[in-house]
Amino acid sequence: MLTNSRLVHQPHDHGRCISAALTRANDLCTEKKARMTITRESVLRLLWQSHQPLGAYQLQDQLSKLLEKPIAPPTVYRAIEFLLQLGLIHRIPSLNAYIGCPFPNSEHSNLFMICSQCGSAAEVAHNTINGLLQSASDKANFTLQSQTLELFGLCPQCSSNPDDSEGSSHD
Amino acid sequence: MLTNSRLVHQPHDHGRCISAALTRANDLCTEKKARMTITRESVLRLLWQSHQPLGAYQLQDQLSKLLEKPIAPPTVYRAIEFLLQLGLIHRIPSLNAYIGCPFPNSEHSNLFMICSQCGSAAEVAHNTINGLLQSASDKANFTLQSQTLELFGLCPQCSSNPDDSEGSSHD
DNA sequence: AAATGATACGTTATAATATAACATTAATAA
DNA sequence: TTATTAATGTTATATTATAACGTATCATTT
Ligand SMILES: [Zn+2]
Ligand SMILES: [Zn+2]
Ligand SMILES: [Zn+2]
Ligand SMILES: [Zn+2]
Repeated sequence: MLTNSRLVHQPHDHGRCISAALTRANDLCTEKKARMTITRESVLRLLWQSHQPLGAYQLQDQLSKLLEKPIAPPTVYRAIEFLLQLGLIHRIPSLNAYIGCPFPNSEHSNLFMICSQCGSAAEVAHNTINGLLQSASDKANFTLQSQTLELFGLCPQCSSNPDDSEGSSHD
Repeated sequence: MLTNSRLVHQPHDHGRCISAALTRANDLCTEKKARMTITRESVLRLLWQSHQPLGAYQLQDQLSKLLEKPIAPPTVYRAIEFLLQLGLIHRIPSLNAYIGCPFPNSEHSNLFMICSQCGSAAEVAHNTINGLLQSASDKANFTLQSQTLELFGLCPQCSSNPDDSEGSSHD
């Protein structure tokens, strides 16, 4: 009923996060007959390097270093758009930033727990909340199509070390 | 348990919305010893002219017409910032737009039902959801501080007339 | 293999949203 | 009044995102 949140905000074998994400992505591309190009895979990889959402221009910087050539914004936004369409990443509106989805193809709450101190974000799926929002919509005669739920606060790590400096990511 | 949604998306005496909002705003300013200037009141009034969220540059246009003088972005953003601080308006992140709050000072869910067809947005308060999000946060050891919940879909009016053109606001 | 069509990427320019920095004016307090 | 604070004016610029058009790459058909 509540998935993924604990995992993200604790020390964990992050290499597995990355490789699992890339495997899922390749499978999905095969299934959908979409092409996983170098650009797209690199962007996905960068978004999985940590559990911190990255902005498009942060991605641009890191991508041009990684590919060792200049990359213009449209290239980044195209890769982002592609990954969004496939459900491999999400956009977090209040941050203007993007993050890898840990469970593409699954039932989604689009619920994010975002740490205001270290910047990490955990996506969480929560059936009860989906049901509640659906019934609230029904009551209001609102035809629910999609949702984005953002929670701001302190992640478990930062809750116990509230004096940590801003940048100190424990990822 | 579910407030305000029905009201917004149905034809209603909108003059009352505006005047009630301005009264509340003035009361709040008196209480908090804050100044409700012409600029600030005008922005609030513009945001209450409809239940459509407005962007900062839409506000700039309308404000300069209203005040009959050129208005630069910082002026608009300052008024927005002021009204946000007092809780008189909200920012809807996925729209980069602002909307008047129908119940400042009250318990908030920061839950918006946004019509993808006509663009109207209804703010809703929903205790059960707040409780659920709080307990989900607790379970994840996440110290919840604030939240923004955005639901996208069709408002009651647009659900019954799904062929209406984009711009046709029934406000 | 060559021709074709579709997809992805390169490149330049620009739109849309938001803020920094500092000068000026208006309101309040002393 | 003078000093002090708060609000606005003004100019410049940062940040995020997209439009438009050309070129290269990939896949399919001939
Ligand atoms: Zn997801
Ligand atoms: Zn944290
Ligand atoms: Zn509100
Ligand atoms: Zn509508």
